[in-house]
Amino acid sequence: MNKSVPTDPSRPADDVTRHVGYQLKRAQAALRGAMDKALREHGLTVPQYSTLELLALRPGMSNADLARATFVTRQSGNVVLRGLQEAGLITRPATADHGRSRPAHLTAEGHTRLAAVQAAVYAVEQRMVEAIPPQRVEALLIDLDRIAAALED
Amino acid sequence: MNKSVPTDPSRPADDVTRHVGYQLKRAQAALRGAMDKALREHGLTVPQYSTLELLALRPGMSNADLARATFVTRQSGNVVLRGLQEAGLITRPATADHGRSRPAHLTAEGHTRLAAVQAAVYAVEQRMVEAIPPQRVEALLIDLDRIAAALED
DNA sequence: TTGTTCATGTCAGTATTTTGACATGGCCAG
DNA sequence: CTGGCCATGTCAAAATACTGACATGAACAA
Repeated sequence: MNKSVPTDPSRPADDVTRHVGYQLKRAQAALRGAMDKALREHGLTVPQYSTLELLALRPGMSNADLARATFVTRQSGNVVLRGLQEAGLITRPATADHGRSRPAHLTAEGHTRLAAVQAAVYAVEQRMVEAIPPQRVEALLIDLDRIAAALED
Repeated sequence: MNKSVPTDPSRPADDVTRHVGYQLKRAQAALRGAMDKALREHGLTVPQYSTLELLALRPGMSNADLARATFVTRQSGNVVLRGLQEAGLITRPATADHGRSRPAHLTAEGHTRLAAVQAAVYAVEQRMVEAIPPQRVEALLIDLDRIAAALED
């Protein structure tokens, strides 16, 4: 037996919790909460962690680069970068050698702090991935990518 | 021919953009941006719209109820509710008849304002849904639900 | 060279959201 | 009846993020 009211994809369901947008928001909120909790014990915020991770993978990214990659404005990114700099986790040249962009790099302490939190963060990612059938993970990544592409201007 | 480096699900990929968490954040950021843009022309913010939608579906929700449903703190929810009340889109009894919770209801103008924006918002949801193969939409909803459930405490 | 255009970094101000704390009302075991 | 416990609403303060604006340097066309 099936549901008495078949889903009609051409129109949004009257139950908000069945909208893709709602579930997307819910999943992201849960992820944010779990990461906040995992990072709090290490004294880092989510944007700070994201920035460290990005810089470890691609050293020399500028503030504008990082802001785009972490989905915040340049201004917000700048605040995060200042915080990390004051904490001694990253360095930026005082003057730009080309244009105005100043490439950021992890310090030694930045690397060790990142390594210290990665286990906790990866455990969260792991919990997420294990919650869905393995053969669907790839499709999920593709679908999320398509969604983002369809909504970006 | 396939990729030279097969994915190893037991460990996070070194490319951050292939993490489920990253794509989730990206898709949600894109959704938020698209909704902001669609709602701006109508003078509403995303939390305000979400609150109106919820109240239309389940009249009488309290501030705490709405805060949970929109994934913000009670305090933030209260600010949104005050704004909507000042704008004349919702009403709340001055005194609670049972406990401390004061049930909120849409005003006539609240209903009309909501109806006016729904087309724009549903169009965004539509763009999202059309971006992925129809037979995968249901699976996507299930996966997102599982992710949220796995990360919530 | 000169002017235009664009991306970047940054300042100031505002808005939004969160954390922390507290008082109040209902519920229930004792 | 009473005390503990929990959910709710709300205040205050801090953190966080955004909008708007401006100056600077690079790239490019005329």
